Amino acid sequence: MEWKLDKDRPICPQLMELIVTGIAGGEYAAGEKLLSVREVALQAGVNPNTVQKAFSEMERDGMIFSRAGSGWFVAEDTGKAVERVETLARTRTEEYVSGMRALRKEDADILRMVEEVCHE
Amino acid sequence: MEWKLDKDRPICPQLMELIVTGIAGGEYAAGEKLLSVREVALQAGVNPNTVQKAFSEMERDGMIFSRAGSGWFVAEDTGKAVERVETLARTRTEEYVSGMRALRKEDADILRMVEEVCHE
DNA sequence: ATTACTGTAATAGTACAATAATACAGTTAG
DNA sequence: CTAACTGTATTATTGTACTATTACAGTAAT
Repeated sequence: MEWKLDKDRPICPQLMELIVTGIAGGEYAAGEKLLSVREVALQAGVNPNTVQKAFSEMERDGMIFSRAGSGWFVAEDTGKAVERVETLARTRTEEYVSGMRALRKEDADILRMVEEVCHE
Repeated sequence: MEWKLDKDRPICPQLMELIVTGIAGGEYAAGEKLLSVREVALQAGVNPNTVQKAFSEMERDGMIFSRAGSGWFVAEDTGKAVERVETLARTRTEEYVSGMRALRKEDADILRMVEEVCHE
């Protein structure tokens, strides 16, 4: 895992996104053990509390679970993670389009710009 | 002006974007007087200090200017505003695409999703 | 059992954006 | 001139995200 974080945005949701994408993408298998809170904090260069918070929120959503003293593990059902990634993609696209429209961009211009950026 | 603000994001840049888009879109003509700091704060439901900060930052970029005691006015050259809107659109598109790629989306999927959201 | 890991919790401190409340000075219309 | 508007500046307070540090208890390997 790369832990490529943007320092200018909240770290907690970024961590969550990296992990959920890893699960949905199959890099983390169901039931697999994750890195420890302290290890992630070390590798990502952030505070353990922030990692703990990210893990706890993902646990609340049923995507991972913890065994106290033992570690964090990927949930048996990875469906939640796949679903979450899809929702994220959809939400982000909607926000992007509405943001571009606020800039007075026509749909055709939006599509053209996305295409252009993709092909670079 | 609508002052449609998202309370979950920093207000200052949102105000700047609304104004710069208004200038670039021609709703505010070159040299035209803008609403006062206090009036914008009232209409938008935010603190005057935040409006003052937004105006000052736009002044630093040469898009508007102030005459102390008189008010704020659109700069004679609106090119800066047009340019800024283009940069915003471009940057936002790049961030969107790279964000979607982080979710393991192929270019074709990205384009398909944008198209779908546009046609709704 | 000891050791070294794990999760978990609590507290304090930092940084930032925004708010709140004033105050002061320049401009302009009456 | 005066009154009512302007921009501008200052100080204090709130809320939030993150950091820093420490502590405690569960787990597992030796």
